[in-house]
Amino acid sequence: MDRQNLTSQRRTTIYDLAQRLGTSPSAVSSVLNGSWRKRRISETLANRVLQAAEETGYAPNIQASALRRDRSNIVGMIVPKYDNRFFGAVAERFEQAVRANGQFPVITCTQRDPALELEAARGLLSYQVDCLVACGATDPDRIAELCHASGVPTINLDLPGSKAPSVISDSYSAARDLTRLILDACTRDLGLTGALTFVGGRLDDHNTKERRRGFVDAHAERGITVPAGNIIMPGYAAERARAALEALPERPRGLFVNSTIALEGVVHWIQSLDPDEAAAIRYGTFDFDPFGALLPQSVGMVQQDVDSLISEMLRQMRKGPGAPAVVREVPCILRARADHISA
Amino acid sequence: MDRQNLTSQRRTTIYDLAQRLGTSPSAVSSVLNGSWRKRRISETLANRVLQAAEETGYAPNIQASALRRDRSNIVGMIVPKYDNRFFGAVAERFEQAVRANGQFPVITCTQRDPALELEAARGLLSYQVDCLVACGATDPDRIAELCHASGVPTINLDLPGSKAPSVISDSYSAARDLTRLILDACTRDLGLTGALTFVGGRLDDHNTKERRRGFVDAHAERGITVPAGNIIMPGYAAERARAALEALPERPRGLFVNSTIALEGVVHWIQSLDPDEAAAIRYGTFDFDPFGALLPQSVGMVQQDVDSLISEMLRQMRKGPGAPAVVREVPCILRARADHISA
DNA sequence: AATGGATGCTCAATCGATGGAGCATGATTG
DNA sequence: CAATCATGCTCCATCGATTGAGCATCCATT
Repeated sequence: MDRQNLTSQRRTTIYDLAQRLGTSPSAVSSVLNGSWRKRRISETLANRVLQAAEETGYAPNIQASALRRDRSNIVGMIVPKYDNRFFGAVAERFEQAVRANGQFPVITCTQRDPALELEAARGLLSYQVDCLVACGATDPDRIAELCHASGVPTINLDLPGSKAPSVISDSYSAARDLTRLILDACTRDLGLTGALTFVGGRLDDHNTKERRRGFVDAHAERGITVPAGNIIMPGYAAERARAALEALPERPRGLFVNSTIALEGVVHWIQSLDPDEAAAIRYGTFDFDPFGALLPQSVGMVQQDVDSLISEMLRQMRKGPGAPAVVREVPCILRARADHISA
Repeated sequence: MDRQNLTSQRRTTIYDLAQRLGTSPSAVSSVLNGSWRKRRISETLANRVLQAAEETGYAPNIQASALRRDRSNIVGMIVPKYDNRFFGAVAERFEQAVRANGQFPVITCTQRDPALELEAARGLLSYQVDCLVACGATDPDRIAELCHASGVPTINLDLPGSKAPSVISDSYSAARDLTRLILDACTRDLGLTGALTFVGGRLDDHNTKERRRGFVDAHAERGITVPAGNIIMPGYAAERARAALEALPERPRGLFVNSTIALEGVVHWIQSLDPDEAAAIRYGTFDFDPFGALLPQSVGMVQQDVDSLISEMLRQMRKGPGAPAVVREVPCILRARADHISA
């Protein structure tokens, strides 16, 4: 008898509830979306509707609601990768914050692929997101244009753009502080006073530029000039970093590692050295990983302040679609290693 | 003049395109959704539509489409956390696979909170997901019930349930192999022959149960009985693991670490020991992290085969809503450390 | 010239929720 | 007692994309 009902399980709609209760769909709708007082529905009917909704396991059809109201209640975000703690933390905090705001978070990961980035942004726009956050995007301005064309506000996170508000970390100061820390460790532990080697990233990336600037300035403070060959930027891939280190004419001993993904390459390289050589290396990393921080030659890591980044981002989000393309910088946290290693 | 146009920017719809091209919305719609050949639209018109769509930055309104077709093309997944490589990799591969399938992936993270888990599942159901994947859910059967009530197929990943197909790792075999590896290292490097200590997880968790079983059996093979006190399960939190280790009557020297989050606690504890004590410890971890694998006392890690898990999951997904609640086990990859450490 | 078929489109109903407009009914006021 | 107002609803158009059911043309047959 109920066979069809068992297999195809039509979802309950406001029309089903209205029929069941002998009332109108509008009444049911207004009860379920909370506008019933304004629409002068009696408390008695409201309670009957709520009970029936409970009994039938009613779940609203968000598509229909969004179509009608022209807002989906979704806040979208694109992130490049889930292969490091930073983006993982960003994703978690973002979800928490958006949910606390009564909205629905949708995150999509773009594999650091510019084409996928655009496709994902377009995808999210198709879901009529109320706002789109571009985190670590390679081409934030292109995304901002897409959003603009759909009248959707957008915000850049972690990497700045010129067509939407940006919330980023203060890479310069943190890189300068980290460089000082590594230089100190090299002098103290290894008796070295020369320039460090900067590994990882790309120069077309704003953060890498800023970090290099901090790196160079921290050297300059001490009267050290950084030779061009000491800055190697093979992009964001562990094995490229390793290969670049192996290709160096002279084995570097003090390293500024720009990202945990570069760090993976660095530690693989260090593993390939013999233990004495490995012990005579010191490095610091711009990025944080709880295990990376404990590797023997690590002198410290820079951790981005994800909580502050996200709350500043929300503040910008609330300013709405017409917000000016300001860039807000949030300080990082320098995690110097507590247990000093004797050389 | 265009002031309003600049601020409110109505999104382009098929009606706008139809008007612009002097054709009908149906024609535009069928071109944009690919059904135009079947509907005998000329290639000429198709090209004109596509070009106009390109020019205006048209993005389809998925809400409207989903409302009409009663399928959203969204595949939802809930994951507990983004604080380790496993869930990060699961999220990435899932997105890739779903996208390759022509669908849209939506992942939501539930902070290992059972209440949030249900709320997130309900949220995804409201978006009319075509399928819901419950990854590492604490109560997969409750989620399966919700999905069933809406007629939505569901699959359990990483942790099994009894009301939907499950795709999980073969924890037992991997735990047994890892235990053998740690026992060997303890004998070789430290001359120990006693029982290891199992740290992390909860016994109400299927995977932890299986891992404990493999752990105990690997000991039994060698005639070792594991004392009850050697199995400590303080849950999934780094500092609980650390506290539990500190509270032990005797300092353990061979450890089976059940998850990277427990590993964080373990390495913090090891850091607090003096170097000689620390050097006389060996551990293996059930979970993989590229940096965790390189810490000095680590003898190996078990990496779950995410690619296989995801492809098996897709295979189950394609079986549709009526699929039986089978449990499929995928073998893990044991990553034994290549560079042996001398004691 | 009439018939049949292919071609290339358009019309209009539909999905579920929403909300402005309006319609009874009963209570209150001048 | 008519006029006014508040209360508690219902009606129906609407959001944008989809799709079954047509409706003109045009060409090829017989």
